[in-house]
Amino acid sequence: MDYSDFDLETFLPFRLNRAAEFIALRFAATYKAEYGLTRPEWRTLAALGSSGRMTATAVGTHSTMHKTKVSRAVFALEERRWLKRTQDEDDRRVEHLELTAAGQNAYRELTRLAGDYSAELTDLLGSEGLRALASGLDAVEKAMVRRRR
Amino acid sequence: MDYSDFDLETFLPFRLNRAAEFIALRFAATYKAEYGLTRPEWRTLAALGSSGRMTATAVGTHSTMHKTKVSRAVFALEERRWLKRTQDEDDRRVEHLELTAAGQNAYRELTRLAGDYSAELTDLLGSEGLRALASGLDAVEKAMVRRRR
DNA sequence: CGAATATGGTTTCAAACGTAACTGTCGATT
DNA sequence: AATCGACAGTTACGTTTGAAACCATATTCG
Repeated sequence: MDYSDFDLETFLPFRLNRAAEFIALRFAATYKAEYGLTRPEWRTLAALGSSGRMTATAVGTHSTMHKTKVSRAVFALEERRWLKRTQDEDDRRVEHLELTAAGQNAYRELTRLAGDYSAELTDLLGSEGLRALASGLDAVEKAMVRRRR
Repeated sequence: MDYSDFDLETFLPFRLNRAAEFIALRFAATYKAEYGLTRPEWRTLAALGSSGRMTATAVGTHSTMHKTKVSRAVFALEERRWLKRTQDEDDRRVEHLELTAAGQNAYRELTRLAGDYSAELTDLLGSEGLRALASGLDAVEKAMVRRRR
Protein backbone atom coordinates (compact mmCIF):
# COMPACT_ATOMS: atom_id res chain seq x y z
CA MET A 1 0.00 0.00 0.00
CA ASP A 2 2.76 2.41 -0.82
CA TYR A 3 1.05 5.28 -2.55
CA SER A 4 4.32 7.03 -3.35
CA ASP A 5 8.03 6.75 -2.86
CA PHE A 6 8.06 8.78 0.33
CA ASP A 7 9.58 7.24 3.41
CA LEU A 8 9.40 8.86 6.82
CA GLU A 9 12.47 6.91 7.84
CA THR A 10 14.66 8.85 5.42
CA PHE A 11 12.97 12.22 5.77
CA LEU A 12 15.46 14.62 7.24
CA PRO A 13 13.18 16.62 9.54
CA PHE A 14 11.96 13.41 11.07
CA ARG A 15 15.40 11.88 11.51
CA LEU A 16 16.83 15.06 12.91
CA ASN A 17 14.02 15.45 15.34
CA ARG A 18 14.26 11.93 16.61
CA ALA A 19 18.02 12.12 16.96
CA ALA A 20 17.80 15.39 18.85
CA GLU A 21 15.21 13.98 21.17
CA PHE A 22 17.35 10.97 21.86
CA ILE A 23 20.55 12.90 22.47
CA ALA A 24 19.03 15.79 24.37
CA LEU A 25 16.71 13.74 26.51
CA ARG A 26 19.53 11.72 27.96
CA PHE A 27 21.19 14.82 29.25
CA ALA A 28 17.92 16.44 30.22
CA ALA A 29 17.24 13.45 32.42
CA THR A 30 20.39 14.30 34.34
CA TYR A 31 19.74 17.93 35.12
CA LYS A 32 16.11 17.23 35.71
CA ALA A 33 16.70 14.38 38.12
CA GLU A 34 19.67 15.92 39.94
CA TYR A 35 18.54 19.52 40.06
CA GLY A 36 14.91 19.63 39.06
CA LEU A 37 15.74 22.00 36.23
CA THR A 38 13.68 22.39 33.08
CA ARG A 39 15.40 22.83 29.75
CA PRO A 40 14.79 26.57 29.54
CA GLU A 41 16.19 26.90 33.04
CA TRP A 42 19.30 24.93 32.20
CA ARG A 43 19.84 26.93 29.05
CA THR A 44 19.45 30.21 30.85
CA LEU A 45 21.88 29.07 33.49
CA ALA A 46 24.33 27.99 30.82
CA ALA A 47 24.04 31.23 28.92
CA LEU A 48 24.60 33.36 32.01
CA GLY A 49 27.28 31.07 33.29
CA SER A 50 29.41 31.22 30.21
CA SER A 51 28.77 34.77 29.09
CA GLY A 52 28.14 36.47 32.42
CA ARG A 53 25.77 39.35 33.06
CA MET A 54 23.29 39.89 30.25
CA THR A 55 19.69 40.88 29.58
CA ALA A 56 16.75 38.52 29.15
CA THR A 57 16.49 39.28 25.46
CA ALA A 58 20.16 38.50 25.06
CA VAL A 59 19.68 35.17 26.79
CA GLY A 60 16.89 34.49 24.34
CA THR A 61 18.92 35.16 21.22
CA HIS A 62 21.97 33.46 22.62
CA SER A 63 20.14 30.24 23.33
CA THR A 64 17.33 30.58 20.79
CA MET A 65 14.45 30.62 23.19
CA HIS A 66 11.13 32.35 23.05
CA LYS A 67 10.85 35.32 25.39
CA THR A 68 8.14 33.70 27.46
CA LYS A 69 10.36 30.71 28.10
CA VAL A 70 13.17 32.97 29.19
CA SER A 71 10.86 35.00 31.36
CA ARG A 72 9.62 31.91 33.16
CA ALA A 73 13.07 30.40 33.48
CA VAL A 74 14.44 33.62 34.95
CA PHE A 75 11.63 33.72 37.45
CA ALA A 76 12.29 30.13 38.51
CA LEU A 77 16.03 30.63 38.83
CA GLU A 78 15.52 33.80 40.76
CA GLU A 79 13.20 32.06 43.20
CA ARG A 80 15.89 29.47 43.73
CA ARG A 81 18.37 32.28 44.42
CA TRP A 82 20.62 31.21 41.60
CA LEU A 83 20.16 34.44 39.74
CA LYS A 84 19.59 38.07 40.55
CA ARG A 85 18.26 40.92 38.45
CA THR A 86 19.20 44.54 38.49
CA GLN A 87 17.40 47.25 36.63
CA ASP A 88 19.27 49.21 34.05
CA GLU A 89 19.94 52.77 35.16
CA ASP A 90 19.30 54.45 31.84
CA ASP A 91 16.54 52.27 30.46
CA ARG A 92 14.12 51.07 33.07
CA ARG A 93 12.57 48.47 30.79
CA VAL A 94 15.82 46.55 30.72
CA GLU A 95 17.01 44.26 33.45
CA HIS A 96 20.43 42.72 33.74
CA LEU A 97 20.68 39.13 34.84
CA GLU A 98 23.53 37.63 36.73
CA LEU A 99 24.22 34.37 38.53
CA THR A 100 24.59 34.44 42.28
CA ALA A 101 27.40 32.51 43.92
CA ALA A 102 25.03 29.59 44.35
CA GLY A 103 24.11 29.84 40.70
CA GLN A 104 27.74 29.80 39.69
CA ASN A 105 28.31 26.69 41.76
CA ALA A 106 25.40 24.95 40.12
CA TYR A 107 26.65 26.07 36.75
CA ARG A 108 30.09 24.65 37.40
CA GLU A 109 28.65 21.38 38.57
CA LEU A 110 26.39 21.12 35.58
CA THR A 111 29.06 21.93 33.07
CA ARG A 112 31.10 19.16 34.60
CA LEU A 113 28.20 16.81 33.94
CA ALA A 114 27.86 18.25 30.47
CA GLY A 115 31.51 17.47 29.89
CA ASP A 116 31.02 13.93 31.04
CA TYR A 117 28.13 13.56 28.70
CA SER A 118 30.10 14.95 25.79
CA ALA A 119 32.72 12.31 26.40
CA GLU A 120 30.03 9.68 26.58
CA LEU A 121 28.73 10.91 23.26
CA THR A 122 32.09 10.64 21.59
CA ASP A 123 32.11 7.13 22.79
CA LEU A 124 28.59 6.45 21.68
CA LEU A 125 28.85 7.95 18.21
CA GLY A 126 32.48 7.31 17.46
CA SER A 127 34.83 10.11 16.52
CA GLU A 128 33.99 9.57 12.87
CA GLY A 129 30.25 9.88 13.39
CA LEU A 130 30.72 12.81 15.70
CA ARG A 131 32.81 14.67 13.16
CA ALA A 132 30.22 14.06 10.46
CA LEU A 133 27.42 15.21 12.70
CA ALA A 134 29.29 18.33 13.73
CA SER A 135 30.01 19.31 10.18
CA GLY A 136 26.41 18.63 9.20
CA LEU A 137 25.32 20.90 12.01
CA ASP A 138 27.70 23.56 10.78
CA ALA A 139 25.86 23.48 7.49
CA VAL A 140 22.51 23.79 9.19
CA GLU A 141 23.71 26.69 11.28
CA LYS A 142 25.03 28.51 8.24
CA ALA A 143 21.65 28.02 6.63
CA MET A 144 19.92 29.31 9.75
CA VAL A 145 21.92 32.50 9.66
CA ARG A 146 21.18 32.94 5.99
CA ARG A 147 17.47 32.46 6.59
CA ARG A 148 17.55 34.53 9.77
CA ARG A 149 15.10 32.32 11.63
CA MET B 1 32.69 35.92 33.76
CA ASP B 2 33.45 32.59 32.20
CA TYR B 3 33.56 30.22 35.12
CA SER B 4 34.71 27.30 33.01
CA ASP B 5 35.49 26.32 29.47
CA PHE B 6 31.97 25.16 28.72
CA ASP B 7 30.19 26.73 25.80
CA LEU B 8 26.55 26.08 25.06
CA GLU B 9 27.22 27.01 21.45
CA THR B 10 29.37 23.93 20.95
CA PHE B 11 27.41 21.53 23.13
CA LEU B 12 26.01 18.82 20.91
CA PRO B 13 22.61 18.33 22.53
CA PHE B 14 21.96 22.02 22.24
CA ARG B 15 23.12 22.31 18.65
CA LEU B 16 21.21 19.26 17.60
CA ASN B 17 18.08 20.44 19.26
CA ARG B 18 18.24 23.85 17.72
CA ALA B 19 18.96 22.46 14.29
CA ALA B 20 16.08 20.02 14.53
CA GLU B 21 13.75 22.74 15.62
CA PHE B 22 14.80 24.92 12.74
CA ILE B 23 14.53 22.21 10.12
CA ALA B 24 11.40 20.56 11.41
CA LEU B 25 9.51 23.72 12.22
CA ARG B 26 9.76 24.97 8.68
CA PHE B 27 8.01 21.90 7.40
CA ALA B 28 5.62 21.76 10.33
CA ALA B 29 4.52 25.25 9.43
CA THR B 30 3.44 23.91 6.06
CA TYR B 31 1.29 21.03 7.18
CA LYS B 32 -0.05 23.02 10.03
CA ALA B 33 -1.02 26.04 7.98
CA GLU B 34 -2.31 24.12 4.97
CA TYR B 35 -4.01 21.25 6.72
CA GLY B 36 -4.21 22.10 10.40
CA LEU B 37 -2.29 18.96 11.25
CA THR B 38 -0.25 18.48 14.37
CA ARG B 39 3.06 16.68 14.22
CA PRO B 40 1.75 13.41 15.64
CA GLU B 41 -1.05 13.53 13.11
CA TRP B 42 1.30 14.09 10.22
CA ARG B 43 3.54 11.29 11.39
CA THR B 44 0.65 8.90 11.76
CA LEU B 45 -0.56 9.81 8.31
CA ALA B 46 2.92 9.31 6.91
CA ALA B 47 3.36 5.96 8.60
CA LEU B 48 0.04 4.63 7.38
CA GLY B 49 0.49 6.16 3.97
CA SER B 50 3.81 4.55 3.29
CA SER B 51 3.37 1.24 5.05
CA GLY B 52 -0.38 0.74 4.71
CA ARG B 53 -2.66 -0.92 7.20
CA MET B 54 -1.10 -1.31 10.63
CA THR B 55 -1.91 -1.20 14.32
CA ALA B 56 -1.55 1.82 16.61
CA THR B 57 1.37 0.26 18.44
CA ALA B 58 3.11 -0.34 15.15
CA VAL B 59 2.61 3.30 14.19
CA GLY B 60 4.19 4.22 17.48
CA THR B 61 7.32 2.17 17.04
CA HIS B 62 7.58 3.07 13.37
CA SER B 63 7.54 6.77 14.06
CA THR B 64 8.85 6.77 17.64
CA MET B 65 5.83 8.26 19.28
CA HIS B 66 4.34 7.68 22.68
CA LYS B 67 1.11 5.69 22.67
CA THR B 68 -0.94 8.58 23.95
CA LYS B 69 0.22 10.73 21.06
CA VAL B 70 -0.69 8.03 18.62
CA SER B 71 -4.04 7.52 20.29
CA ARG B 72 -4.90 11.18 20.04
CA ALA B 73 -3.64 11.49 16.49
CA VAL B 74 -5.66 8.48 15.40
CA PHE B 75 -8.74 9.97 16.98
CA ALA B 76 -8.23 13.28 15.21
CA LEU B 77 -7.58 11.67 11.84
CA GLU B 78 -10.59 9.46 12.23
CA GLU B 79 -12.79 12.42 13.01
CA ARG B 80 -11.57 14.02 9.83
CA ARG B 81 -12.44 10.84 7.93
CA TRP B 82 -8.88 10.35 6.77
CA LEU B 83 -8.53 7.08 8.60
CA LYS B 84 -10.70 4.17 9.59
CA ARG B 85 -10.22 1.48 12.19
CA THR B 86 -11.26 -2.11 12.11
CA GLN B 87 -11.09 -4.47 15.02
CA ASP B 88 -8.95 -7.50 14.74
CA GLU B 89 -11.02 -10.68 14.45
CA ASP B 90 -8.88 -12.83 16.68
CA ASP B 91 -7.65 -10.34 19.24
CA ARG B 92 -10.21 -7.77 20.22
CA ARG B 93 -7.68 -5.53 21.89
CA VAL B 94 -6.03 -4.82 18.57
CA GLU B 95 -7.33 -2.41 15.96
CA HIS B 96 -6.03 -2.07 12.45
CA LEU B 97 -5.68 1.40 11.04
CA GLU B 98 -5.99 2.31 7.43
CA LEU B 99 -6.22 5.51 5.43
CA THR B 100 -9.47 6.26 3.66
CA ALA B 101 -9.42 7.49 0.09
CA ALA B 102 -9.47 11.06 1.40
CA GLY B 103 -6.59 10.20 3.70
CA GLN B 104 -4.61 8.78 0.83
CA ASN B 105 -5.16 11.93 -1.16
CA ALA B 106 -3.97 14.06 1.71
CA TYR B 107 -0.99 11.78 2.13
CA ARG B 108 -0.07 12.08 -1.54
CA GLU B 109 -0.37 15.82 -1.40
CA LEU B 110 1.71 16.07 1.74
CA THR B 111 4.46 13.79 0.47
CA ARG B 112 4.65 16.01 -2.57
CA LEU B 113 5.24 18.95 -0.24
CA ALA B 114 7.72 16.88 1.73
CA GLY B 115 9.57 16.18 -1.47
CA ASP B 116 9.66 19.86 -2.31
CA TYR B 117 11.01 20.59 1.11
CA SER B 118 13.70 17.93 0.79
CA ALA B 119 14.84 19.58 -2.41
CA GLU B 120 14.83 22.93 -0.68
CA LEU B 121 16.97 21.44 2.05
CA THR B 122 19.52 20.09 -0.37
CA ASP B 123 19.69 23.56 -1.70
CA LEU B 124 19.89 25.13 1.71
CA LEU B 125 22.52 22.83 3.18
CA GLY B 126 24.48 21.99 0.07
CA SER B 127 25.01 18.40 -0.99
CA GLU B 128 28.19 18.30 1.05
CA GLY B 129 26.52 19.44 4.26
CA LEU B 130 23.59 17.19 3.63
CA ARG B 131 25.82 14.17 3.22
CA ALA B 132 27.67 14.97 6.42
CA LEU B 133 24.45 15.44 8.31
CA ALA B 134 23.00 12.20 6.98
CA SER B 135 26.05 10.20 7.96
CA GLY B 136 26.07 11.86 11.38
CA LEU B 137 22.47 10.83 11.79
CA ASP B 138 23.36 7.30 10.77
CA ALA B 139 25.78 7.22 13.66
CA VAL B 140 23.15 8.50 16.08
CA GLU B 141 20.64 5.96 14.88
CA LYS B 142 23.12 3.14 15.31
CA ALA B 143 23.72 4.35 18.85
CA MET B 144 19.99 4.51 19.46
CA VAL B 145 19.57 0.92 18.47
CA ARG B 146 22.49 -0.11 20.61
CA ARG B 147 21.04 1.74 23.61
CA ARG B 148 17.53 0.60 22.81
CA ARG B 149 15.98 3.98 23.56
C1' DC C 1 5.55 69.33 22.90
C1' DG C 2 2.29 65.28 22.10
C1' DA C 3 0.88 61.32 19.39
C1' DA C 4 2.30 57.30 17.40
C1' DT C 5 5.26 53.52 17.33
C1' DA C 6 8.75 50.37 19.02
C1' DT C 7 10.85 47.66 22.62
C1' DG C 8 11.77 44.75 27.10
C1' DG C 9 9.52 41.81 29.72
C1' DT C 10 5.11 39.59 31.77
C1' DT C 11 0.60 37.51 31.73
C1' DT C 12 -3.28 35.05 29.90
C1' DC C 13 -5.47 31.44 27.47
C1' DA C 14 -6.12 27.46 24.91
C1' DA C 15 -3.70 23.65 23.02
C1' DA C 16 -0.33 19.85 23.48
C1' DC C 17 2.26 17.15 26.38
C1' DG C 18 3.93 13.02 29.54
C1' DT C 19 3.00 10.18 33.51
C1' DA C 20 0.35 7.23 35.51
C1' DA C 21 -3.77 5.11 36.25
C1' DC C 22 -7.35 2.88 33.95
C1' DT C 23 -10.41 -0.58 30.89
C1' DG C 24 -10.84 -4.46 28.37
C1' DT C 25 -8.87 -8.58 26.46
C1' DC C 26 -5.68 -12.30 26.08
C1' DG C 27 -2.55 -16.23 27.40
C1' DA C 28 -0.50 -18.98 30.80
C1' DT C 29 -0.69 -21.38 35.18
C1' DT C 30 -2.95 -23.81 38.42
C1' DA D 1 -12.70 -22.16 35.21
C1' DA D 2 -10.40 -18.90 38.41
C1' DT D 3 -6.32 -16.16 38.86
C1' DC D 4 -2.35 -13.77 37.37
C1' DG D 5 0.48 -11.02 34.56
C1' DA D 6 1.02 -8.95 30.06
C1' DC D 7 -0.59 -6.12 26.49
C1' DA D 8 -3.60 -2.67 23.26
C1' DG D 9 -5.41 1.39 23.61
C1' DT D 10 -7.77 5.38 26.30
C1' DT D 11 -8.47 8.77 29.87
C1' DA D 12 -7.46 12.01 33.67
C1' DC D 13 -4.44 15.22 35.58
C1' DG D 14 -1.03 18.45 36.27
C1' DT D 15 2.68 20.79 33.56
C1' DT D 16 4.69 23.10 29.70
C1' DT D 17 4.00 25.43 25.65
C1' DG D 18 3.40 29.46 22.00
C1' DA D 19 0.47 33.15 20.35
C1' DA D 20 -1.37 37.12 21.36
C1' DA D 21 -2.60 40.61 24.39
C1' DC D 22 -0.70 43.36 27.78
C1' DC D 23 2.07 46.94 30.75
C1' DA D 24 5.56 50.07 31.25
C1' DT D 25 9.03 52.71 29.32
C1' DA D 26 11.68 54.78 25.40
C1' DT D 27 12.07 56.80 20.92
C1' DT D 28 10.61 58.90 16.70
C1' DC D 29 8.43 62.27 14.17
C1' DG D 30 4.89 65.58 13.04
